[in-house]
Order: sequence, then structure tokens, then C-alpha cells
Amino acid sequence: METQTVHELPKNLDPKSIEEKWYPKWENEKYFTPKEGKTGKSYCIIMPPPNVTGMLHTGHALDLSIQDMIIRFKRLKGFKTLYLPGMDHAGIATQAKVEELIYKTEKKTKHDLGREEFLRRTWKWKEEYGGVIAKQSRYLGISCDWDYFIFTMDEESNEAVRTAFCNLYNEGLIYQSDYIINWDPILQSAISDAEVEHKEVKGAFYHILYPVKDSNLKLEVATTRPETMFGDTAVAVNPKDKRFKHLIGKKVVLPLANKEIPIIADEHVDIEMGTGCLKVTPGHDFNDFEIGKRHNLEIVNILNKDGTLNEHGLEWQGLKCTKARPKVIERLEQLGLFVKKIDHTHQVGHSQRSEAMVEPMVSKQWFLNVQEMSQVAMNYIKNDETRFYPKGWENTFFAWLREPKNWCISRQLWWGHQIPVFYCNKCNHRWASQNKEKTCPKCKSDNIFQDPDVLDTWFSSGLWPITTLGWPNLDRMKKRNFDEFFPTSTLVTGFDIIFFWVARMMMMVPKFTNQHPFEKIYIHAIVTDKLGRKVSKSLGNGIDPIEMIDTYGADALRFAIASGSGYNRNLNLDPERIEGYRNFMNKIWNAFRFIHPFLHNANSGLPALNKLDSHEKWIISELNQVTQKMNESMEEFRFDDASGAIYQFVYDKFCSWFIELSKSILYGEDETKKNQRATILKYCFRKICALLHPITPFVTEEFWAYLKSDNEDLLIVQDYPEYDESLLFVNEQENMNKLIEVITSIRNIRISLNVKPKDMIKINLFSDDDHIIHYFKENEICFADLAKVETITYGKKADKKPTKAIMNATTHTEIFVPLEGVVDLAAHISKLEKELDKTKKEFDQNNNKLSNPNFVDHAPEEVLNKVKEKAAALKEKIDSLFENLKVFK
RNA sequence: GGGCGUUUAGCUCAGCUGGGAGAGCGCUACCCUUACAAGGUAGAUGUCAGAGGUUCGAUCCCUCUAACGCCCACCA
Repeated sequence: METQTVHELPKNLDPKSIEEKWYPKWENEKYFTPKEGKTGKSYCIIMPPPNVTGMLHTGHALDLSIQDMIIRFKRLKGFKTLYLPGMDHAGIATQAKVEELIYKTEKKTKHDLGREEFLRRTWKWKEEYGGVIAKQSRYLGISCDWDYFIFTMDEESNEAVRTAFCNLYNEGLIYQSDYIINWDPILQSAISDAEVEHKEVKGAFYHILYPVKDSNLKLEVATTRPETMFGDTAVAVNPKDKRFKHLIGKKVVLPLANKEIPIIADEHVDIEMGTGCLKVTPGHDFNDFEIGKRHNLEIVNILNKDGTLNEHGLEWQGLKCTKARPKVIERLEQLGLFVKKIDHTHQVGHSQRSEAMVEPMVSKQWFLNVQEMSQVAMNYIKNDETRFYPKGWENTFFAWLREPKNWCISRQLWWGHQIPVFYCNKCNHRWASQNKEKTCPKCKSDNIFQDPDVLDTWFSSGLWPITTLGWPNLDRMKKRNFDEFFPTSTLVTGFDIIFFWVARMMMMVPKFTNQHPFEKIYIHAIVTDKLGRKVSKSLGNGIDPIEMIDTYGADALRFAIASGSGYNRNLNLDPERIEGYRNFMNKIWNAFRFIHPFLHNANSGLPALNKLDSHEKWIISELNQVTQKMNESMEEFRFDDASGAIYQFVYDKFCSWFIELSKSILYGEDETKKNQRATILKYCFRKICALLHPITPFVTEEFWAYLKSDNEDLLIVQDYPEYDESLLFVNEQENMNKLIEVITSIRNIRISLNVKPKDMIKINLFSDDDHIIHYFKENEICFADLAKVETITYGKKADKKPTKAIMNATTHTEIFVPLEGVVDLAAHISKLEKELDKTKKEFDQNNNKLSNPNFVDHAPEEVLNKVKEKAAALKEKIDSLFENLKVFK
């Protein structure tokens, strides 16, 4: 009657139907809402807000899955958990996208529309197309509380940004300055240092002559950018350079521009480098800017906002630098002032966003002074109040904060948080305000305007851990349980944004809370392809997580992510691996399919321990150990270890042995035994579900529906299994391991003899270990079920052995399979000899140690005993093989 | 130029504070066996990049070399 019920469940797991069933249930019935747990403690993870423009890619899938594994684990552990989702307005990316769209459809630029209309369109775009990720990420099963969802440009976020800005402004930490910044000529905006990527570019040194005034001398300068000479305001030499000492203080005539500029002395100039003469262009070079400041040089800006030469570029006005360069050189050549060109590759800054070559340019920008904040941030790490996992990443963190440059926070964009600084046209008053100002507080004039720039996106991101929890509005903070969830528990992110984001939060949040934003920072790997290359659009080597979920299921994808996430920096998410774990999910599915028909026989909970048989004790003990391992690993963010441990337990212990060992009982007649075994299987499966749930939530919740009792809630809010010392059965584990060893050995012989799977065989077991013989006798049914052994004869090792037989030896037992008819003795002997050789080698390794007095004297007792035991066991095996080989020969 | 990281089975990688060289996939042989062929059973595979050092003992610690990768940096 049992066998029919098997067909109630489909033979293969269908992830989709399960995913579609459980996610809406969890979400609609508010299982993601923070609830009081048995620990009375809270645990909070803030989701790094994905870009509003973004589509879910593998990087997100990794990030979100890991966060969810942690939050689900903590929920099961009895914490009041909050996983708080959000979305980022992504200033540049979004603006660029909308600009492109408008240009494509209407052939209009944002200037044609004007700021207000452009922003209206951007919001419209956001409502229609933005935030796809929020929908997509649900497919992953992430258990964030969507009621907490917040967008970086929501009114709540705006308030936080304005408040933060005004506080920093009033404290004098935000200042406006003419400073040399990285200018992106395509975006036509300043960008921060962190947004500049240095790429190798093939260029050249151009050697040019600058005539010295009132002299026949000409100074030879070397430059990679001759077209910037229009902005030169000095030529610098090293004060110690004897060649030029006498010229310091004189003037040169700048060719083409025919302008007189001084020859100055500055330590920065490297005597060895180039010609020893440096043309100084304070307006368009970071070093020259510093030199200019030291010598009070004039700053000449020779570029327009789009990177073309302005009126200082004379007849080349309107040309891009790269276009103007050869023309300038041509003219200098005509004047006899060009010496030579030497090919040279060098690093040139490029904008991370637009990929344009960055132009250093002097302009009026807003800066945040981070000198003190960075020290505070570093101290939290140094004092271990916030800890990096893996610890090594704190070096990267420190590298950035040790000598931080002040942060250029203004952007010449429209989409973003407009800088809350106002100017009065009448009295020139300038002030910051959290409100939309209408009149000047000083002169009451209404002739005022707001600074047109917006803030760097990372400014709002830097406040994210507190913005999301309602800061600075007290009512909102209360509603969002600020006090309970702040400081947040763990930040989960990739190492590529340690500078951009982690450092900024660590600097800004303490400024307003006097607290560190997180207890722990787990830095996970970056997804790479099979060949170890970072996945990127340009390589086209990305894997679409949605496609993976469609094909293999979210659980399989999550398990693949877990199995590759520990303290590593790369994660290879090859679809083949995901397929492998899909197969594992199917394996569990089928294990459940096997158990399912017997569930009605099962009681809940464990029977009295003294009633358990040895196999039951064994599996419970193994389960207990894997429980311990899972707890430790999850706590330390070693998802690779955790998933490996449960995989091995389920596959190699539970399915391969315990289920197999249970068949004869379940299909047998003894109702008491049957009920007990069903009970144990159910017990194990319930634990497996709970252990696995943080990694594979869908399939485990599905099983739970069958396993739970009527008064129990969903698995998502059950208890995570805990290690229990009383459930450790060392003897049973040892015995079972020996049984497994002997049965495997018998199967090995069967295959080597080509015995048909169904044919029964007779065997002899010889051992001097009475305990193990006794155990085997008790377990003869196992030999019959798992190795098709019909009769076993026992004996001591010294007993007479069958003459015509094939044998194997373990360290404790000799296994003989007597044969009728012809035996290929030669092959058997050679196999045994090989085995003997191998064992001898292993024995020697251990024995050599024991005969080395230095080892015996120095090694700790534990190690010594281990080696002794090992050697003794191997010796037994060698004797067995050796003695019996003699007989066969 | 500075810093960090990587180099372990054909592939992708794990090996924590030195003391048995491992996993998954792939591969080989045999099996549609009664939960599972997305499966079962049994198996093969490594000068742990190279050289030197410390140690009773090194994949693990130290030095050097090589290859690769990443980050930072103003070298005109």
C-alpha cells in the first residue's frame, strides 16, 4: 500500500511552482516584517540600494542572496530581523539615460526642455521604467520588508540630505572653492577622484623651445600636452639644478601667445626628468596647480566646458585638445621652436561613467572637508568596533582614508539633490537652508536663487544607514524603529565599493549619530566568468540570473552562490555549477518523495534515546555535527563551508546510507520499528529543512508544509537547529564507518568479478576485533540489502581461509568472497600487491616518524598518539595482505 | 612607482592557529536496482608555480624568482 502513494509527488522538482506559491504568501502575510524573537535582540541589514536604471545582474543576485541568507539565518535564530530595501537615483546614469531617450525620440537636448521639464520627464521615466530590480529581486526569494522601501529622492531622503548638508555647512566643513578638479567634458560636470580611472594611453613627449627674454638662450621643455601651453604661467626648474640657476627670476616669452612668463624655482621639478625644465599650467594640471599656489601664479583657463579650446587658444579656438595638438606642433616647427617627439605611454585619467578623457580644470566647486571624519572612521575599525570579514580588507579601507583628499561633492547635473545653498542677488548674502527659501533672511529681498548644482550621488548614499531608518525626523525614526536597528548589524557588499560607499558611510554616519553605522562588514566576492574575468557588458560574459532562475530555480542559484562565497575575492558562477546544484535540489526532492508516504507513521519529536537503534543514533549524531558546523559557518559568513557541510550530510550520509538502510524496515512487517524509523526520518528531514532554509528557502518551505504539525507556523519563522551534546554518539559513528568501509569493499569485489547486481553472494569476514564482529552480526540485514550478501561466515585472522577466493583487507577486517569455478588469480594478486605497496608507503611515512627520536621528543602527545594508532592500524592491514598473498601465490 | 592578491587533480576552487592532500564538475567501467538516469555502484588523477631557508616535520611560516590579476599614484 505504501508504494502507490509515492506517485503523489512528481518525480522531478518543479522550482517554479514552488517559488510562485511561497513568495507571495511570505510577502502578503507579512513574514518579512520585523517580529520579536526568542533572543530579544534585533538584527538589521540595509540593502545597498540598486540603481533605479539597473536590471538585475549576477552581482546583485550575489549581493542580495547573501544578505538574505544572513537575515533568514538570524530570523530562525530568534532575532527581530529587518532587511531594509531601497533604490538609488543614480544621478549620472539616470540623467544620461533620459537624455539619450529624449534625443532619440524628439531630437531635443535637456537644454531645449529646461531644467524643470527635464526633471519632470525623468520622474516620469522613473515611474514607468525604473525600479525593475525591485520586481526582479523577488524572484530570488529575498525576505526584505518592502513596507520599509525607500528611494534616495523620496521626500524623506531629501530631508536627510538637506539636514546633513546644512549641519556640515554650518560647521564649516562644506566649503566652496576654486580648485582644480576632474572635469568630464562629455557629462560637462565635475567628478570626484574616486570616479576617475587611470588607463594607459599611447602619447608622446614633445620637446619645445621657450626663448628666454633679452637673450639668445632658449629653454627646452618637455610636455605630453603641448596645446596647454596657452595656459602656461611659468617655467619651473629645480633650485639645485646648476644648469639653470642663473636663469631663475628671468622671463621667457611664451611662443605663439607671445606672453612673458617667469622662470621660477620649485622643488617639485625633477632634475633627472625630461629636460629639467617644466612648463607650469596651473589651470590644467594637478601638480602645476600646487606649484601655482606656492608661487602665486596666475591661473589661465584655456578650455570650454566641452573640452574645446577657448579664446586663449587663438586660431585653434573651438578645437578639441587632441585636434589642436598636431596643429600647434606644426606651427612651432615652422617657427623653429620644435625639437623632437618621443613616443611615450602614460596613464591618463578617464571618467568612469562616460569614459571620456578627464580634463583637469579649475572651477568653483563645493567640497567636504573629510580630514577629521576619516580619522573617526578609521578608529572604529582600529578599535574593532566595526569588523571587516575577511579582515584583510581593512587594509584597503585604511589605504583610502589615511591621506584623504577633500571630497568634491558638487555635480553640474540636474537629476539629484540640488545643493541647498541660496544666494541673494541684492545683498550678496549666501546661506544654507533645509527649506525652499523665498526671501533673503538678511535683507528680505525675494531676488534670490538656489545653487544650480546637485550633490554627488554618494553624498546621499553615505547617509543611507540612517536615512533608511527615518533620520532626522523623530516621528519617522520612532516609526522605523531607529533605536532598535541602529547601529545596523552587518553590511554586505563587494570590495569594489569600499572607497565609494563603505568609507563614506563610515565617515558621515558617525558625524550625526556619534556611532558607527555597522557592527560587521562582510565583503563578498566579485562575480567572474569561467575564465576568471570580471563579468561586464563589454565582454558580454554575464550570466542572466533571471534566466538561471527560470532554468534551474532560485534555490539552485542561491546554493551555487553560497557554495562559492566565503573569504574569497572571485566567484565563478558557471551555469554548469548551478545545474549541479539544481541536481542536488532534485536529490533532496526525491529523498522527500521517498519519505513522504511514511510520514503518517511518524510521531513528532524524538523517541527516548535508549530506544534508538545504532543506525538511528549514528544519523542523529552526524546530523548533530553538521548542525554545529552550519551554525559556526553561517556566523562567520563562511557560506561555502556551510553549504558544503549540508550537501555532504544530505547526499553522502542521509541519502546514500540512512535511507538505504531504512528501506527494509519501512517495507517490512514490524510496525513498532517502522513507526520509529519513520519518526527518525521525519525528525532528520525537519532539521535538514531548517538548516538549509537560509540558503534554499523555497524548496524547504515546501517540504515543511508536509512536515509541520497543524499548530506550527511556516518554516521561515521556526527555530534554527542547535548543537546538542546529548545527541553525540561516538561509538555508533565509529561502528558505522567500519560497516560502510566493509560494505564498500564487498561491492568493490563484486564489480571486479562482474557479479550481476541481483546475484547473491556468500562472504567470509575475519577479524580479531570481537566488538566489530558482534556489530556485523547484529547488522547482517545491511549486508543483504546493500551488498547482496546471503550468508556470512565469521572467523579470526589466524583461521584457515578459503583457498579459492578474492579478498580485500581493511585495517580491522579481512573480507573474503569464495568462488566457484575459474578465478583470474594473476589479476587478483597484482591488485593485492598494488594495494600492499600503497599501504606500505603510507605505513612507512608514519613509522619513520616514530623511529625519529626528534619527532618523538618534540611532537605533541596528541599528534604522537595519532601517528602511533595510524601505524598500528596500517600494520594490521599490511599483515593481512601479506599473509594472504602468500597463500594465493 | 607603491600596495594587495593569486599560482593545489583536466576545469572551478576549499584547505582556519605548521603534523592524514580535499570538494564539486568532468573522466573511466558496470548498472533503467524496488525516492532519484537531474540517478546508482565502483574507480583513476596531484614534484600543492620554481629555488632556498626555519623546523623533528612545510601546501601552510620567512626570503628570493617567475607568471597572472586587482587597486592606488601628478612623474612633466
